[in-house]
Amino acid sequence: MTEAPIKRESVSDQLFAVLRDRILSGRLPAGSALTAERDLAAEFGVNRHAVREAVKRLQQARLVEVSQGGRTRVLDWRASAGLDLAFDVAQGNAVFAGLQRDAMEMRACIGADAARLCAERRSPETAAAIVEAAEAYGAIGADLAALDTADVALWRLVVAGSGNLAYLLSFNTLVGGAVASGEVPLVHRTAELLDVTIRRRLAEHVAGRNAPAGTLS
Amino acid sequence: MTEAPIKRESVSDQLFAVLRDRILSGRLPAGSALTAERDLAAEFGVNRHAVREAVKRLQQARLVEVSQGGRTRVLDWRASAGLDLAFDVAQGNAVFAGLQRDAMEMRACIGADAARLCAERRSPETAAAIVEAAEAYGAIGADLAALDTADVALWRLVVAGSGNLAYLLSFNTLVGGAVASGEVPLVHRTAELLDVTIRRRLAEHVAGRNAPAGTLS
DNA sequence: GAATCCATCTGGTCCAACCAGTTGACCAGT
DNA sequence: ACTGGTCAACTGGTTGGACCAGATGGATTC
Repeated sequence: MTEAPIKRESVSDQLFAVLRDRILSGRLPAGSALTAERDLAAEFGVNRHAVREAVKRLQQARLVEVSQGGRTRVLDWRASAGLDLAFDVAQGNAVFAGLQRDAMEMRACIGADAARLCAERRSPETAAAIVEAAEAYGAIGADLAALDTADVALWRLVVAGSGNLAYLLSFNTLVGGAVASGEVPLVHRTAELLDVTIRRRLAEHVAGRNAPAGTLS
Repeated sequence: MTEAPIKRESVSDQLFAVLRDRILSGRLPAGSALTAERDLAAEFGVNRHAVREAVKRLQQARLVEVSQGGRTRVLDWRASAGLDLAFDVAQGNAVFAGLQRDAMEMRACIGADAARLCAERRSPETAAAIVEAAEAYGAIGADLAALDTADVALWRLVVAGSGNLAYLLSFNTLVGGAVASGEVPLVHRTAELLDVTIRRRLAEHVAGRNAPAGTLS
């Protein structure tokens, strides 16, 4: 198995995670003011620059609003945060309990539309690559991890072939990070992953420019 | 009109934008090493801390990979970056020329599925709020900007009511930032925005738990 | 030629100070 | 009593320099 690489989480990364979870859990409600940078630095016993890097990331995640001179205020993440927020949230986060299911639901929705668009817009090379990927999928066997990897690779071709950049970027988030790697995600998808036929049909659809059947994974 | 607030872009924000565009434009190809922080600081005449904040954001956007001791390497953003990347890209960015169209396409796709799910899972309160929002929409008139705002508000209720957090977070990105505010976006949607009936039908669908007609904006 | 060592490069963290806006209490004038 | 301006004390933004920690690659050694 792949050796889990030693992860030395930097101070600012840890701080970011702590503050993010405080906001997501509601302990820091929307509209409230974040503790001042200097005070946070003192509270956690770290340098102010580390705090600033963490806050900068909170700002990019649109969890807080920063204004020079004024206080940093907490935003309503349900109304402002983006999909990337789900990329590396901790598994134990209560708010994100159903996130795994949501992500699969979204993959199915986007996948179906991407397949439709890909059938319209794909190049001959893309079609060939998708057919090849579908064939490679059928040759794997019963290795769930390998099937999952191949599934992502196949769908990546389809999503990229759709020509829709928004789909592609969303797909990256949905198949990467913590969203895609739950505790025991693959065993729940055994039946679906072992279905080679559905991938073959997908490839035929795209290659033949057919309208999607609507039952694409 | 809303007075455009004076924006003082911080050094690290500017630097982030510059480096991001260098990567997106391909001038910094995937796999290449980013200039060292100290050198970047010298090159732009800023302090290294500002550089670090910018790099930290690049890292969060999954545009680069940072490793202590080693060099910071540029990632293939097409394979790693998330949807949030599209939130505030500059309008002139060539790679993102069709992004506006892509975003609308994705809004339609997610909106349709969210409407389906919302009809299944919505609470009575949500249904009432959606009906009310649809009625309010019809009372606006021909003010395109107001219609757009009301459209977003209506759809937000539907997407939130779907119970799918991934949809909600994606929706936030798609309707916020630069993706949603192109140069002349609204005039291209005049006919669609003036169509009140389609919103009424949407509200009826959700309220009546009907299956979606498939023609929902 | 292969393994080892170490100067030197990289990012990570810290301290201390100052600049630049915002806030709010205080005070003068009406 | 109300309005307006002033200013001290916050807040975030930026800078400089120093040092720690991990990775790298060439020189050294076997």
